[in-house]
Amino acid sequence: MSSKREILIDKATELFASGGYTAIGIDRILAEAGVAKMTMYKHFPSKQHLILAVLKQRDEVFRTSLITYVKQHNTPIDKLRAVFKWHHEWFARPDFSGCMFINASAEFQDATTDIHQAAAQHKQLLTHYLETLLGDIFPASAKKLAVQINILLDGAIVAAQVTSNHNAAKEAWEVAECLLKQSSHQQA
Amino acid sequence: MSSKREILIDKATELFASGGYTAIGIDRILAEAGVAKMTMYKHFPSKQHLILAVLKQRDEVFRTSLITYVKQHNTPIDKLRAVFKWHHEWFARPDFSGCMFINASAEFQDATTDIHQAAAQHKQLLTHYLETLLGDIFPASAKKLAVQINILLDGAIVAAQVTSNHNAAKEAWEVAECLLKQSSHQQA
DNA sequence: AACAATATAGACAGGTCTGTATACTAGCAA
DNA sequence: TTGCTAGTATACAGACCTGTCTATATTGTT
Repeated sequence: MSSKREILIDKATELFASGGYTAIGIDRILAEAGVAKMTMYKHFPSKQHLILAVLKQRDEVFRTSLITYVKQHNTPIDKLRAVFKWHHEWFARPDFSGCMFINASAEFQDATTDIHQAAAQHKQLLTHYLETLLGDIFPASAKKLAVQINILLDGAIVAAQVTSNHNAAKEAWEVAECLLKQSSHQQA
Repeated sequence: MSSKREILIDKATELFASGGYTAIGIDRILAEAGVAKMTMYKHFPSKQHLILAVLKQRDEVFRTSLITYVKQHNTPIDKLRAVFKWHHEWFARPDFSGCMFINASAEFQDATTDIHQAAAQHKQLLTHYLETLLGDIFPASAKKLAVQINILLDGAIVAAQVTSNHNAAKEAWEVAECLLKQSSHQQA
C-alpha cells in the first residue's frame, strides 16, 4: 500500500547502515527519500520508531534470504556449510557494513531499550534457526552447538567489518567443521 | 604530568563506552570531568582527536591487563585458557558494554578514517599476540589459528553484549579447545 | 617578585537535531 | 458536490552540537 512508508524504511536502512543511527539525521533521510517531514511523522511517531521499523524489516529480509539460500541444499552438513557460504557472499558485497543489529546494540547499550531488545531478538531467532538445522544431526547437543556456531558467525562478521578480513567466513567454517567432527565422534 | 588530560580521557572513555561516540557530546564530558572547554581544546584539537586518544589508551590498558593476566600461567594451553578466562571476567563486570573498538568501527564505518583504522589496528595487535602464544605449540599453523581464535573471542564479545550471554567466553573456549585438539593430531 | 605555563568561566557563532504547527494540493469515492 | 485520505511545503521552537574568543585566575619556577 503506502509506498512512502516503504521508501522511507529502505532509505533509512541504507543510511543507518553506512552512517550510524545517531549520526544520520531525519532531515537527511527525508531529503534522499523525497518525502515530506509530516508524512514521516504520520507513519512513525518518532525516530526511534523508524529505527525499530528498519530493524524489523531487516530481520525479516535477512533471515528469509538466508533460509531460502540454505533450503537449496540437501544434507544437514551441506546446509550448515551454506550458512557460512551465505555469510561469505554477504561480506563480499560492496555495501557490506557489518550487522545492523550488532551496530544497533553498540549505539543503544541499555539492554532495556526497545532497540537493543530488537537486536537481541534477532540474534536469538538466528540461534534458534541454527538449532533446527543441528537438531537433524545432533539432537542432544543441538542447543549448545547452535550458540557456539552463532558465536563463530558473529566473530566472522566483526572480522569482516573491523579488519576487512574477506576470508573470515571461510576461516570460521573450518572451526565449525572441527566442532561438528568432534560432536559426531562423541555421539558414537 | 597534566592531570586534566588524564581525567578527560578517563571520563570520555566511561561515557563513550556506555553512550556511544556520536551521542555523547563534549559538554557532557567536560561537565562530568570538571574541566573547562578551552583546556580540552588545548589538549585535543577536536572531538575526533579525543576519541583517538581514548582508543589509544584503551588499547594499551586492555592489552597490558590481558598480557599480565596470561603471564601468571605456565603452559601454552593454560595461557590460552587464561585468555578466555580473562574475557569471561571482563563480561561479568557491571560496567561491561562491549568492545570499544568494535563499537567504534560500527559508528565510523569508513575504513579510511583514523578511528576505524585505530580499531582495526587493535584487533591486529591482539591477533598477533595470540600468534605468539600459539607459536610455542603450533609454529606451522599459528597464524591461521590466531585469526580463528580471534574470531571466537569477538563472537563471544558480541554474544555477551547483544544477548547478555554470560557464558559466551566459556562456550567459545570449548570451541577453541576442539580446534587445538585437532591441530595437535594433525601435527603428529 | 617576575614570568610563563596552564587552567578557568562564560559568552558566542553558526550549525544541526527532533518534533510541531499551519496551510495547501491532489486523488478518490459516495 | 462533498468529504476523506495522503501527501506537500515551509516555517518554527527549543534544544543541543562543535569549536572560538576574551579576559581572568592559579600555579610553579627561576
